[in-house]
Amino acid sequence: MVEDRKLAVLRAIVEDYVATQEPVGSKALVDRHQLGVSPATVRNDMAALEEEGFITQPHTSAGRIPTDKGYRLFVDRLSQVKPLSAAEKRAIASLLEGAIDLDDVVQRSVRLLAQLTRQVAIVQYPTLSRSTVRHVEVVPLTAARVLLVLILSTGRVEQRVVELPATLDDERVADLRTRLNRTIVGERLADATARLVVLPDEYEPEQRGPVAVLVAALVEAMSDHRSDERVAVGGTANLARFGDGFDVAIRPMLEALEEHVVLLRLLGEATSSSTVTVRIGHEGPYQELATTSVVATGYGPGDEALATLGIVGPTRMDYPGSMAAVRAVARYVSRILDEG
Amino acid sequence: MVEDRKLAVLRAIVEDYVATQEPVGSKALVDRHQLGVSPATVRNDMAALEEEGFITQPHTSAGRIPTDKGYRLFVDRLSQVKPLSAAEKRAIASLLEGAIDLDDVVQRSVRLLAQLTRQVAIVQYPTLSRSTVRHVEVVPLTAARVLLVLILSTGRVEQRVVELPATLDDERVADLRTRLNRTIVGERLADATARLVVLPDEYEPEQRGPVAVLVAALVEAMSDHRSDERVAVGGTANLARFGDGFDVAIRPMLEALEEHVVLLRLLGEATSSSTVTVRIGHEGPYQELATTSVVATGYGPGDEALATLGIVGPTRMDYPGSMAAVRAVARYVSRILDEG
DNA sequence: GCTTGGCACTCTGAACGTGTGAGTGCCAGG
DNA sequence: CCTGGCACTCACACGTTCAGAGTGCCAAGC
Repeated sequence: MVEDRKLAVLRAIVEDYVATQEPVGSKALVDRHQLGVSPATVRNDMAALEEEGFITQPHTSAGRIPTDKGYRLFVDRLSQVKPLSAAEKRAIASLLEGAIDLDDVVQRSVRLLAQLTRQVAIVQYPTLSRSTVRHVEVVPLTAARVLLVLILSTGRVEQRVVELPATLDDERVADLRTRLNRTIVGERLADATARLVVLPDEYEPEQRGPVAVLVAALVEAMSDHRSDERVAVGGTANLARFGDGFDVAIRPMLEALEEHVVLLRLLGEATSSSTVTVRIGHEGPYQELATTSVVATGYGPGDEALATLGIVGPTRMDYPGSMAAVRAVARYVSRILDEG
Repeated sequence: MVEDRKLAVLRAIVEDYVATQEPVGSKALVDRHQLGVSPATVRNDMAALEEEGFITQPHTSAGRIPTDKGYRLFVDRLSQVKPLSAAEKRAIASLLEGAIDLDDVVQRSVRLLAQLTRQVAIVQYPTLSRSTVRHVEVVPLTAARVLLVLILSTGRVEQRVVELPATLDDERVADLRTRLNRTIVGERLADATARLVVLPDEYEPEQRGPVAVLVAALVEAMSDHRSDERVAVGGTANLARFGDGFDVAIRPMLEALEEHVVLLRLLGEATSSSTVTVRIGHEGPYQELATTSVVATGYGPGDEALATLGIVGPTRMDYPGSMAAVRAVARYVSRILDEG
């Protein structure tokens, strides 16, 4: 089939260009791949591919390089996810084994991902909004002052000291604690909030004051957006390998890496941990990053996407390898969150 | 005085080179500065300065650039700290005013510093080991389980859930809390540790078990080295402005910025917040960073250096400006820690 | 004893030509 | 539909040249 060969040519171009970083010509192509046809034939195919917008010439009489559209086709139809080597799998397992807490897991993942892909890695901390409540603790400090501790399914702990408008004896506090836990343990934060706001209504009017204050503090703790935005970044030194188009791409990249909000937008919506999302060049939300691509996926316990992790690199990157690494790390991390 | 003029020439060379990033020649020098002598004279002085190792020629028949030794002399004897503009002072004040907690103060400082100096900024979180204990809270969770909350003078909070070898009734807990606070509030962590370890001895033998466990947990919380090493980094996008010698310097720089231990070594020992330390090029501990300089100072409440902050940039940087910015930010931050 | 103008010298970096080679498009024949 | 051949096009590497900035040194002047 002619159409099949054209795709084979595109695949070969992408692979060679990614490997050599140089425009690839028809002759080099037949030399390095078993296409079974002559350079002239490949040239015809290339002309067609260029016509369709999958490849382009940096200047007349140079080889071809893939366009964003070409990479897109490559990623969608031409590449199969490269299985990781045994050594890589071992590296992942052993590095993540030793993690001691949530922060540590995230730190290690980001390093690992950067090392495996030789790109910049980004790992979002599990977001509050999607996680569930594991436990609420209410401890009296003084008669009109309690410490509120909120423990989430991700292991994150939020705490608040709350001043009450009236005193609460220990018995009341104990009752309240039981009630709170019964109401929201196991709920997602969004649902928990909904249940909490109607809780004061269950109390006698004269008792509502302290309860309402407590509930308000809890809701506030849960909706604390600052922890929502936390991300870890690693492997920035890999930016130095960008090579060509160095300064045009590196500056906006460094700027983006400091703006965590930007990074989160880059990573995109957390999807299930089984799907790896690839965003190529101009497909992303930022024009300055038109020469960079993002490979990301969601992760979380039980295949439920609590947060996102991924890598950012030049459009001319090794997509199969990156996708494999991202997927593998996401799976390992998810498993660890399952156990923890 | 001839000697004086030579120093003036060195100062002029440093200033011009920092401004233009290009080797400066004798003619340009007399044009741009009121030296009151002819280029030929300046040439003689330059020859002498080169002889003494303060300046050098990148290649024959080019202008001169300062050596590390030249910068050192400039910083030590020739520069006076540039006062910040009113606008800059206002920017500092207004930006740091709104900070809500310790983390926020650090985040804002790092941004501010990066913005003011247009270099990479580094702020170390106040270290535990030098801070003092503000309060200890012991709250019973169940009969044989308590939550330990340690609040430090820097605003940092450490917490542990401790399993006791025996039950403790509320009265005992209350007594223990009072005793603990009386023992270590206001103490530096090092001293607090010393006092804590002998505390169990004050109890009856049969009560020592739980106390010892609690004390051990507290000591462990205080000596937790992970928080010791925390640093915030900002303004990495300024690396893109390095210009010349880009790739030689940027790579080790990015690598260093990911290794917090390395950063801490770079910043060096925390000194009093009134002294600004400058480390130029090869004077630093890392050979790969021979073309970068560090301007740093300590900060903390009451002029006591709890931690360090500073900037890292190319040796060819604006030292007076950087020193002024670093000093100013350190002072403002110290003041805020005083109040908080 | 400094300072200075003059002068010859050096060397980089920009500008310019030139040529080579990789790569292309097209065409005619298989 | 494939293929070999052929003319054509450029980027890039290379050598050459040239101007300009800068230097060092010397002899004269203050």
